[in-house]
Amino acid sequence: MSVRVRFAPSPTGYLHIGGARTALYNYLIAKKHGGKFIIRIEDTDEERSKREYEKLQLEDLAWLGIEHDIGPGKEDEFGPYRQSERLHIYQEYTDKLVEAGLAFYDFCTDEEIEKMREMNEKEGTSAYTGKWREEAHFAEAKQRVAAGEKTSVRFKVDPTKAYEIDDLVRKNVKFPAQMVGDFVIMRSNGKPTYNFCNVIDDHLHKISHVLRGEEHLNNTVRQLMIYEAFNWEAPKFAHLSIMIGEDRQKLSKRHGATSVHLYKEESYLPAAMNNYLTLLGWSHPEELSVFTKEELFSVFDENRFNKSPAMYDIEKLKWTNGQHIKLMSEDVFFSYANEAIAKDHFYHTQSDEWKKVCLSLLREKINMITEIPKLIDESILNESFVQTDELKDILSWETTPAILNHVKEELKKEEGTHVSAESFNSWMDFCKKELKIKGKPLFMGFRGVLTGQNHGPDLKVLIPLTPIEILRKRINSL
RNA sequence: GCUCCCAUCGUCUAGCCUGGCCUAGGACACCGCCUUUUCACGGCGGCAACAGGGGUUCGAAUCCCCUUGGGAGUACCA
Repeated sequence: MSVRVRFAPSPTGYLHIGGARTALYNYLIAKKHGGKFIIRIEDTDEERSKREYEKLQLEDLAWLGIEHDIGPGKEDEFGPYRQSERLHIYQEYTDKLVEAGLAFYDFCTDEEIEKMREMNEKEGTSAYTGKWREEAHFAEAKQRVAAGEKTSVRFKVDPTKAYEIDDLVRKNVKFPAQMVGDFVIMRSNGKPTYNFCNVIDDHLHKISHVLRGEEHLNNTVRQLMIYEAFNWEAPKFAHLSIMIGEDRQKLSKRHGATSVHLYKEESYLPAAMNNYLTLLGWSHPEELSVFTKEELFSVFDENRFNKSPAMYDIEKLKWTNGQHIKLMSEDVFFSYANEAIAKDHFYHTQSDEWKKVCLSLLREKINMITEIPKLIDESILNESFVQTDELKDILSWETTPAILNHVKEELKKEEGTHVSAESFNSWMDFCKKELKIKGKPLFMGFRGVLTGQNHGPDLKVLIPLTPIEILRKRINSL
């Protein structure tokens, strides 16, 4: 059987990082087995679904490089792949179920249903107790439907049955049928519900493996009932561990940045995002923690999913991002940085030569490209010193005043916009040879006097990058 | 409440299926040392976990049961 997997987002918001991981795993499974990765849009909730979100989610997926083989606009013979375009199909299958006596029209009022719900909550049950399930009322129901009355359709659950799946992640899982009552498969507005159309589509779209979040595990029993009713073979399931926040609750908006587009805006590397997300619920057979998704094509393995929830840790994501920054070629990094640094930043007023030197200086210090402008502001553009304890300490050394004086004099003599690397070296040479200052007092003295800090990028590169005016201002403020 | 799922360092995890190689390995974070005439990078090292209790077994992180804890679902959302 050929492998066909799908990612089935609801276009009700931006792409969530949990969704991105699910999509990635599906994509990877398809790549591993030479199968097809399908996108199906589940837009049956007409109030919340927006076409705009579909577009945005697809864009985010494209940014991650998770391209689908089949989906809306890329149809094959089993399409269409947008549920709103398949409504007639769901109606057809609903009718079949009703005909066969496996589903029934339900005319219960909202009040009656509410009462049922309350009862069930009290009793710890989930049974439908309305009268419409009974054969005796079917003729009446049929008449009312024929007369054009709107109604919902419920699936008739046989509470004596039990179902089980052989989940790729969780192995054998058993569900008693009583855990659910007769559930709605078709709403009174003519739209199908998730548990129904999802099954119809997975079957008709020839889906071989369903990889989805663990929050769907309990839904599986309802879906199994539908497969059984139609005598269809269910696909292979894999219920992936959920992603949780620091409070160990399912990751959601209140945990902060959970939308993929936010990471795109912050110039995270898609490769890093994929890398990190892959490791949240899956482990590399060689325990590698840095890799590209292409390197996973052959090595990805559906037997290495982890069952327990994974906490989303942005610090590790950042570290992963830093690893991928170090992996980039110089040219790619250069254009990436030019793209990511705000257009109005000082950086863009400098020569290409300056930019290249600056970038190679700062690259190894960062995990995020957005740290570059920040570092430039802090170490190149800051004009006055903050009298920190560290700075006071350096200034209190007996060797420092001599360095300060020498630098001050040299700075007066300098012409041009920047100090050349040669000049800077000669300053240091002078202090070393004539003033006999070396090692830490030498370097830290220069660093303190010229940058006001006790740490930062390599001085010999940093100082020639700093506009001479700024160096003068700094030194004069001392 | 009911149903289902989960349980190894603070975090991501390896090991579990197919008990012994586990004195429990790796990674992030943190700390220390080395290197660098400064800072960082890097290298080396340290801290730190099998939730608890019962079994089974010569032997249990690994298999079974219970307890506890956590999570998900319980919609005419998906």
